Amino acid sequence: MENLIKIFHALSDETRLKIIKLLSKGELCVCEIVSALNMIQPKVSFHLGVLKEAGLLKMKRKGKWIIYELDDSELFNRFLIISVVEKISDKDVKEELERLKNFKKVKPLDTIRDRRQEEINEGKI
Amino acid sequence: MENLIKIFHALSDETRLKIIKLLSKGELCVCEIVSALNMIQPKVSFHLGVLKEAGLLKMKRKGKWIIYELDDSELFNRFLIISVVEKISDKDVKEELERLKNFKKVKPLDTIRDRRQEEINEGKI
DNA sequence: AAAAAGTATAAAAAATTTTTTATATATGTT
DNA sequence: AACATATATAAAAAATTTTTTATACTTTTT
Repeated sequence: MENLIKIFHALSDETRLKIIKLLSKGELCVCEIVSALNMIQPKVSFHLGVLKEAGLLKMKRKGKWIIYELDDSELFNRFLIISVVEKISDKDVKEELERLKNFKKVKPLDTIRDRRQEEINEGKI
Repeated sequence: MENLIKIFHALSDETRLKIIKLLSKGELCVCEIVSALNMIQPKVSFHLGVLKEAGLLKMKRKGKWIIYELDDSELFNRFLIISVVEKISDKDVKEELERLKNFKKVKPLDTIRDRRQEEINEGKI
């Protein structure tokens, strides 16, 4: 019951729903989410933490980045994630997607990232 | 999106989940819910209001009582209600069910209620 | 080895939600 | 008509959550 409340609570916030919608298009590092949402980093980290605690996200380290992605391994959470993604239109995150697109262009992680280290670190944390 | 948040928020509270679980066994008037939860009436009314606003409950007047029941006419809400009811065990509302049972025995609405008026008022409010 | 970049976390401040207390309203009872 | 019962609602108080600000920790870059 406590867990159920935690999940619903995690989903009862606009910022967090937007994060889920953004992550439905693929994994993102914190700085990309920060940029997309146009919010300060500790605020985004806070919301990522809430979603993580609810079991809706998982994270991994890649070099100096920490990458978040949706965790739909639990059937119920999976259903909720699918519902959220379906119910939130791209229009609702139009600006976020634009900022994200631009950020990825201006600052593509791939070009900066040391690919060898990446493989080594993959799966850690 | 706002609506979605409202629904999840309504579900992110122990008292409200208990109310849903109780109502899954059948409609109840406010005083019965108050008794089952062992809470003061304005508090219960507040939570009923939150659930109502989210579209998870409907109400009708019967004489001097106001009866609440689950509203599963919306498919998504229906799924959520079913999930909640399934995920919350009877154990989680053991005491509530006992108090409710006793209240219904001590104070059965049926014996007090004017059945003719009841029919007339049905559906109003 | 310093400096920089990315992220988490703690503490304080701000905002929101919940709870309580008091009161109003509607219906039924005497 | 006065009183009692059932419920809603407004206002104040209390509690919780979110946001901000400051700082610490990792990893990478120079």
